[in-house]
Amino acid sequence: VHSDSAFGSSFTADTKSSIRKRFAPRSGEQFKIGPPFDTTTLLKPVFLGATNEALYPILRVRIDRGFDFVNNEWIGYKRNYFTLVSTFEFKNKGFDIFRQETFNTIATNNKPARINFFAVNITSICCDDNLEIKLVQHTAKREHGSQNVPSICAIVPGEIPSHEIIKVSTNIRNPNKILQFSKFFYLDSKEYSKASSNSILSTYPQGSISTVVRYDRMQFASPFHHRSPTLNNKYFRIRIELLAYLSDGTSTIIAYSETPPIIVRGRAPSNYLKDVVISKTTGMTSSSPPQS
DNA sequence: TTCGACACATACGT
DNA sequence: GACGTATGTGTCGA
Repeated sequence: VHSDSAFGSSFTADTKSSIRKRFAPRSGEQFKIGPPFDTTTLLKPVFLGATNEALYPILRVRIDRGFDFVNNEWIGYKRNYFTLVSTFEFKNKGFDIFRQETFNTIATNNKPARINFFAVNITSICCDDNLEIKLVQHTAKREHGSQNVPSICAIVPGEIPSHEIIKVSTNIRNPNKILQFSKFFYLDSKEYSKASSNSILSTYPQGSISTVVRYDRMQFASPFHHRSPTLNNKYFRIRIELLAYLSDGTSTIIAYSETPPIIVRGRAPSNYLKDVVISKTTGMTSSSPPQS
């Protein structure tokens, strides 16, 4: 098997040669499902307010752009975007409990604490030292726009839209289309009217409530080192956290789910050797200029 | 080496 | 089909 260690997230392996094939920046082929997330790790108990019944959150997460599975490893590129969507549910429970119930957890003082709302956060961890690696989120304007810390997003249980929905709903501007796709990401307003006035829904932040968090145009922040001192690849994990915001204004991490170790290639020219662009219009390929 | 900045190319949405 | 946009990556120079 030839080495295709130089294949990047926008590349597809060519097993017949050592030349990698690259899709154009705006090609739909840039969308592909990334590394799977492991089963949810519970950090804090969650109880129904009325009955104290224990609940078990399950985080649903999918990466839809930015990672390739090559030679048994998940590889992303620091210069390229990745896209991630996430939601959660409670095991064996429907949405009804959000319309009718309140939720508690155990605060740091060991006393029950009322949960006002749940939220999702994204972070990354270096496998060597378990330290956090910062992520940034760009706008579509990239360097001409703002660069933000990815936001913590209040959320209620929902269903992750299909990979295809994520692909076709990216970079939509037409207001009618935006409206059409909003049902995949936001709670229908009918759900509010059906809700009990003292359910957890009434303590969510004002405004539309997300059923799915979408992290678009994500990148690993610089600077960080891509290689360990031994020059081996460094490994990272992307982690999604489920947070509970409590009635006293504090928040606590209830649970998390994360990827297996992934490699994030840096900007070194050696990571971009020998590539061939596939043109959709001409079907021809063109080589990049020789590296010196 | 690494980075920010700018440049180019090309498929996408309208 | 024209036009503006979004994004992978080539390149320069600190």
